[in-house]
Amino acid sequence: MSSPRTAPVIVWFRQDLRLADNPALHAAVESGRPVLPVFILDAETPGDWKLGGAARWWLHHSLSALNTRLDQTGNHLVLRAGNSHNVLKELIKETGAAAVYWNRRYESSARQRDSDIKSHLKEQGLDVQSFNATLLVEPWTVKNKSGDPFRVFTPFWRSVRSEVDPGTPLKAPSQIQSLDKWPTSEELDDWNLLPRNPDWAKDFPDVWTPGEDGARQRLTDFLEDDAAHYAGGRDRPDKPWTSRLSPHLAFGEISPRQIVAVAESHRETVGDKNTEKFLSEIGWREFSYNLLYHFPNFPEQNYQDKFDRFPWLNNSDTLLAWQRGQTGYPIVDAGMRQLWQTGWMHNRVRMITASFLIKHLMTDWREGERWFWDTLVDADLANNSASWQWVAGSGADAAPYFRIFNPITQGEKFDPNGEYIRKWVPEIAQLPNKFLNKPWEAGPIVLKDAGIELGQTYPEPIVDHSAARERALDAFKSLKEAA
DNA sequence: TTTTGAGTTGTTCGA
DNA sequence: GTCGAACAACTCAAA
Repeated sequence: MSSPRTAPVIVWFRQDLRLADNPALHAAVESGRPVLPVFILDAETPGDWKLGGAARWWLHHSLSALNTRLDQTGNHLVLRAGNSHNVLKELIKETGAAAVYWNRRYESSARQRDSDIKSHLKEQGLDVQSFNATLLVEPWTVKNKSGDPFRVFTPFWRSVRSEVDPGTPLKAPSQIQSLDKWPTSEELDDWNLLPRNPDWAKDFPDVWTPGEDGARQRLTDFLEDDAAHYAGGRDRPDKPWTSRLSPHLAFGEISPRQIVAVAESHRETVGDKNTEKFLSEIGWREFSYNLLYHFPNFPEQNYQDKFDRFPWLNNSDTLLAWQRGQTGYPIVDAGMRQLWQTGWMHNRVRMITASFLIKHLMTDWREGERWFWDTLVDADLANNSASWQWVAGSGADAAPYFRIFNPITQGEKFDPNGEYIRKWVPEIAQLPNKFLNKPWEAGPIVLKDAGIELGQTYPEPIVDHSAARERALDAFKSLKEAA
């Protein structure tokens, strides 16, 4: 059974909100059929992590940008909300579509849903194809010499680097054939993805430009201005020396293959060491997806099940203080406020704040994972869960239980002039550097001069570092003894 | 086959 | 002030 050439191809956009290097879109254009691009807002897939607040803001603007790009090709985006399978069936009925193409996802719930949809549509005689737009290597293609998935990053990445050629990115189509009769689209504004009352995202546009063009600009700005500092400078939250590509990657506005290609073209000016370090961060994302694919419960369950016995305190008051940036530890509070105000936090500070929640406050890592999921514009299930399990020590690598970040010395080391803390915790900005990371050690005169009343204008530390450290070490030791 | 060394991100203590 | 040791435990690949 063959359909007439006028029967359209549906391109189901998901986390691949770009025209360039988009294999599903590319194949649809190559088919010579009219192309129907659709995005489905699906809140009904069982087991899905529902989009967080900050990610909804990003999605709104990213969809708007995608629609603008599609307009430039003579096409446009159809928006529908509902159960993905039902929406696709309706669109097929309305348009007589003969094919459905999409780029693969790797979360357990999405895989289950997609494979159900694929088999049902194929039974109906449709041409259904899925592609890889998201990863340099899909998880089932990388195995160690015993034929098992890698559980340690370095051998994983060495294997990928030596055996995988990422290939040349696909060009964005300049023309995309449109349908004669267009199906109705819902209005983006009606989806209410943007926050109102209050509009806590009002400052986000100062920091972010969602969309494919913004992503490409961010990458070239980074490689031209900042990447030469990367190997050492990526740990400095007071400097703009990280790529800040994470939200663009999370929504697929740029592909890792594009990033590798552009990074390689800047290798000479950026330097080998900085380039390799940057590419290895792309590698960590690949590794996280590898873990998520092979261990589908990674976002919900301790990878090492002995952590099921960990004596979490789960105190809701200290959790709230952490979320609000009111722990009394300036580097922790600075990070949590940067997150709240911009939807993003510097990677070094993510580690410090995560370690503080898990180890100093003895709070289950899943509480932190959930908060980050809701507040990060770059929320990515694979990266978020792998990183939280890494800090907790419950993850795939044998993390030393004694790795407990000292929030005072970490601040002094990585924000040496206090610029990061002063920006995000302005109420203590007048403190001299000597006390900036430990206001409780400043005497009454110093505090008064700085306009600080501890416990009033800025909190006393909610736990004592040394005592909290000992408490955490004991708790981790108890896991070992009980085993 | 067995052994061995290395592995993103740290801290503290004592010499 | 600087420096090395100690703090466990598991994966992976090379020897």
